[in-house]
Amino acid sequence: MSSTVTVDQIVLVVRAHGKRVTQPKRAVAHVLCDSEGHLTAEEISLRVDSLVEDVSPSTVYRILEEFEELGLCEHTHTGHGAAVYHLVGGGHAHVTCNVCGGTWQVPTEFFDGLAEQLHSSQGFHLNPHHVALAGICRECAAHHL
Amino acid sequence: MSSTVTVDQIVLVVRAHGKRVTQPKRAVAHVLCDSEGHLTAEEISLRVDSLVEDVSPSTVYRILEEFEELGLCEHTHTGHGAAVYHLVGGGHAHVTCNVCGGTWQVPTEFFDGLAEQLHSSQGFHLNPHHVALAGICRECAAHHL
DNA sequence: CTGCCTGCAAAGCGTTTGCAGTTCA
DNA sequence: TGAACTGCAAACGCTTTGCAGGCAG
Repeated sequence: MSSTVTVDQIVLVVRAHGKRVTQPKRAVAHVLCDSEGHLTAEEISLRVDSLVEDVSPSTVYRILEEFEELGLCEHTHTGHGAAVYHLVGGGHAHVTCNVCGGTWQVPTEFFDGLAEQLHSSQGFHLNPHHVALAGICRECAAHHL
Repeated sequence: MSSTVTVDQIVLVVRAHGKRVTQPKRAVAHVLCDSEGHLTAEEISLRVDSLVEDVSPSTVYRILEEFEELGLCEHTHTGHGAAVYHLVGGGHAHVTCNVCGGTWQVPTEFFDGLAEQLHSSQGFHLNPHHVALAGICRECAAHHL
């Protein structure tokens, strides 16, 4: 449970927007609320399958897309691999290791200086959540010595 | 001509590593040297086709991969779309607009503060060139008002 | 009962790979 | 000459889409 958002709150938002609340949607909401964030669609799909039978990956993608439109979750591209999904409001962005493929959270504040420079120099509005910056993590850097 | 690297220099490096210099490789080198950076593999392939007949996209990918191994060029992931390729040594990273899909260069120095924070807080070595940060560009932000 | 939502399968995009033939050194 | 390189086509991983049926409201 990495977020303060609950399944019930997600259900309310979905209904408030005139969308229907189904078993697959409940399951996806549950997985997102119970996770530590940054799960791929495939991982979400696997966990959903353990809650509800026969939920197809395409349905998971459609539900994640709906949740994004409702401002409930967002996805982050991590370079080579699949995108990761997480509930909004965590106050963190992501970095990915090019060697081991792991993903970590970093406080959004780390991006403040960069965002300010981008905005003042070229009028660019940074969204630090939408892509994960790449690099090499502590462990992989140590192994590479 | 956005870089100071020349086709001849690339040819020398390729030969120095015992690799062969072929027509397709010359053409890719030419396109990279003549471009302003951040071209997708498809765009490179199209421009190569205007220089040499019947060069397949897979060959372009293989040549770009070889150039990367030789430290001549690198690719940057831009979120949803295709990766962009450019010669190394430009001293700049990239940002992408989520609305129009455009890509811009930003000085690597903009990332210095963030890189320092990532390193001191979690030992992460940032490579600012490998992914393009996302956001909304000046024009699209204005249109969205 | 109506139309939003779903499962399935197929297609899509960007990229990689296997293989037989070609070409550079 | 022979290893490196190439074109073609097929496969790949991730994601989206078309369609016929199913279920929420």
